[in-house]
Amino acid sequence: MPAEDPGTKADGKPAARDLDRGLLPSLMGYALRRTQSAVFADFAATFAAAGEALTPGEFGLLVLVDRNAGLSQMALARALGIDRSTLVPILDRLQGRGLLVRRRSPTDGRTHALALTPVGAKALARFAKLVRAHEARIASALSTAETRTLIELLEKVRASSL
Amino acid sequence: MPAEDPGTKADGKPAARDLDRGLLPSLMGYALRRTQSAVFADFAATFAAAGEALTPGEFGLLVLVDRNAGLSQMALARALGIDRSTLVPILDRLQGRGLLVRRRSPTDGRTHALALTPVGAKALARFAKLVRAHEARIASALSTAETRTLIELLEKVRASSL
DNA sequence: TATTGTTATACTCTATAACTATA
DNA sequence: TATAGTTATAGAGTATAACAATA
Repeated sequence: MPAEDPGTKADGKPAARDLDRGLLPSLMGYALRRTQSAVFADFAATFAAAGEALTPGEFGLLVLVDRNAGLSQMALARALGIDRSTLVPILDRLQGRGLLVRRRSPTDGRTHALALTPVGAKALARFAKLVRAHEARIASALSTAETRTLIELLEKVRASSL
Repeated sequence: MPAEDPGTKADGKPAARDLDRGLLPSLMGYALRRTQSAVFADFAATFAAAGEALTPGEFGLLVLVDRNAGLSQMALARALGIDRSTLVPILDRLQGRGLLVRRRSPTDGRTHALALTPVGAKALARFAKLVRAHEARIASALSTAETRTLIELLEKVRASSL
């Protein structure tokens, strides 16, 4: 994902003055989108620099499967807030990379019991280290208290928007 | 986009206990993504309820064009942080809806001067009202001071992630 | 040569609808 | 009947590469 324009460029030209953003800077939704985009970019850069490839969504999925081994695709889709059909190609890819497996549930023939492979578990440990480094970087401009406050306020907004 | 699972459901069943999310709740990136998703859903619902169709990105684009009439597609793409080729189909759609026009720049034959149509300007006024209602709703769980703090912290994070 | 806008192409995320196997 | 997973399909957002027009 793209970084935002850094404003005035350092070349010789008239340097295309910053655009007028009107009311946008006062909108929480706008701040949320722009910050999310920058954070996503840092996440991608962190993983690319380490020679790994993973999206934030894939990381969240792997953590969920790791901590809830045996869960069904429906349960996972619900936890992720996506449709069950959306989940299929995502699992295909992760399974294709050897990170997780779909096993037949012994108790309900309709469902798959999801689990990380040993390779997936090892990879997740590496990924978690990278995520911690990424988190430290994006929070580097905030104090510990500010970081905690930010997460709390975000959660408050999310919880009230159900 | 989809609302997250509301946790324990209100039906009669065993009610599939909440999943273990491991370290995810302590991650700023995770909170950001989930909150953004909920806020996006509220934005969409607000517009749908009013019989309008617009995404947050389209709203931001229209505001930028409104406040910077005559700007080029390159300048707009840079301001939005997207590739110029990505912008083309987005402008096609908005132009197809009669909200904006591409005019030939008189000074530089390579560029298009973008501007809202009268219809687009009127629509933007309606949209802005809806956005204000949406913003009030998503901030309803926060005090005025908290809302200001949230936006400030988000901006701090974004500005440091350039 | 360099820049702007466009097209062609390719992924990914997202959804709805319909199919299948199972319950 | 109802549920789980899959497939088919479609739309939006994102990108890179190549091309035409213009500078």
